[in-house]
Amino acid sequence: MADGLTIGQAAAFVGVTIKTVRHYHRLGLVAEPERDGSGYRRYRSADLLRLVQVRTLAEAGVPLAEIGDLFDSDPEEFAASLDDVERRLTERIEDLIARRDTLHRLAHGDRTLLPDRARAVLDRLAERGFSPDYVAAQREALVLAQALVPEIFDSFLTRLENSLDDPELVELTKRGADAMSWDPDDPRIEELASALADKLLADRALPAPPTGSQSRADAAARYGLIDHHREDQAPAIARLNALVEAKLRAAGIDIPRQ
Amino acid sequence: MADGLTIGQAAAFVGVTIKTVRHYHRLGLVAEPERDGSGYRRYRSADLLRLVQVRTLAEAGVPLAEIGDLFDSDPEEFAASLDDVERRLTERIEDLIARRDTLHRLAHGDRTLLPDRARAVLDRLAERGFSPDYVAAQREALVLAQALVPEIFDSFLTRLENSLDDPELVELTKRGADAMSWDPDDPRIEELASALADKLLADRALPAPPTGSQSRADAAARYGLIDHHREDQAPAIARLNALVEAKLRAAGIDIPRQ
DNA sequence: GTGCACCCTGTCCTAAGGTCAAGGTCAACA
DNA sequence: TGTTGACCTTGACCTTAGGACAGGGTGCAC
Repeated sequence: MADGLTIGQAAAFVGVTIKTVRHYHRLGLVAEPERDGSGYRRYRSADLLRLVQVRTLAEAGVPLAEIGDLFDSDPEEFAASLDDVERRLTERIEDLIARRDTLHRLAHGDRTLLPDRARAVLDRLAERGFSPDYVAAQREALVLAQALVPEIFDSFLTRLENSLDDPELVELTKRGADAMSWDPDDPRIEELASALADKLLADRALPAPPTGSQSRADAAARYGLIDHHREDQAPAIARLNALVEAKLRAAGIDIPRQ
Repeated sequence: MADGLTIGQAAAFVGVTIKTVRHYHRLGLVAEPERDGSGYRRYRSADLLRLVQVRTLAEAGVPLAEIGDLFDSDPEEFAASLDDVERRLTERIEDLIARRDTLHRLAHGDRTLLPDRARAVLDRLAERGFSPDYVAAQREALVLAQALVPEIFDSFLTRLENSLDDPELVELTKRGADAMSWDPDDPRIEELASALADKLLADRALPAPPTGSQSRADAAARYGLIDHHREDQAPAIARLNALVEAKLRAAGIDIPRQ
């Protein structure tokens, strides 16, 4: 019997897998031991000691790529390196904790992560008799708005809230929601567009146009995306929106074209 | 200008990289949008919405492979899946915290993670005048013992402690340490082996032979490794050990052969 | 017509091993 | 003496969530 342990024995003694031992060899963390006549690796106590040391560092979360350098560094460098690793571990831990918290809100609150205020508005829309489909469309618009134009998300919400407090506007909006199923050539669309434009002009409750000259076009593009969301599914709504926009523009309101 | 955003605009609006968007396409998490005349992807609001939803889940730590299923699951399944992900995240967090604690001990205590009691024994060895090399060898033996035979680590330590309290044994051990530099044929080795064996037999302060018939051979192999650690670097020590073992065996002590 | 920014696809790379394949070796058992 | 099963060898491919790079096409402004 050649002396020294086989890789399986060595791995078992040290508490790692065979694959792990070979991995450490390939990375140069543990020198290859001598081979016996059949080419089997034979491990002696010095090899096991090294294996134990590498395993100890690896299990503590030190990246394998750094373990090699660690062995031939003096105690101050050694401690400094470990402090560095500890800092990185802490960052990862905090990142994971933040993710977990987000996940918790996602699982036990709203699947969309909308703030309470937005969810309240959507609930009120449903109570006021808007169709589930319309509420869903508004929810999607809010999700988009939150991600794409967070800076005006609040004013977006305020406009929705105010609309809900104005029975006349609620009526007009409901007819707009009905228009989803209309034919795009329906004459009622023209009529509804006029009524909506008049109402909006009377209230001056218009979306704040994006400010900031430099990113203006950019913000307009984002805003347009939200404004025209779902239009491709309801051509009548597209026509209604286009008509209302044209009328507002004719009245001197600055509405960016998509 | 074809309508819809380019991938760069879409990625910027949603807050991810272009590469990430393409990755989501390849995994089927976000359907490929239509292409324009040049083969460029053109994103519309529905695509952005989907992108926002995927990003929201991904940032919360949901594995990408599970996000696809999540979209077409009802609210209970949705919440259950997220709870599951949360549990896995918690496990990872706890694992990382444990690693960080280990790392902290490693950086600010002993590089070998030996318990205080072991470090105290090593300190006493150094104070008693044992050479740094001998102390290092003992440290290595302790590291090996802790990893390989944790069940008898305490008795191993106790034996070391008791040796330190016996001036006669300290003297003999010191001579043994000196033997590291002797020639393997040095006649003093035979003499020292006799003295050591006599002393050990008189004290009966012998290592507890491993018990448990089934794993006996296994434990003996582990123990032998520690016992013969560093022998290859000092043939004189190997001979000294072999002689002592032979004498003890001759006296009826059951010492497993390596 | 040239430069620059953007887009396309495809391939390789990450950390720490796991899994599978195809074949050689060892000890025990019939 | 042959065979079986456990163990060893190397090599190649797989995992996460994208990043880096190569080689080439497109759009727009000067």
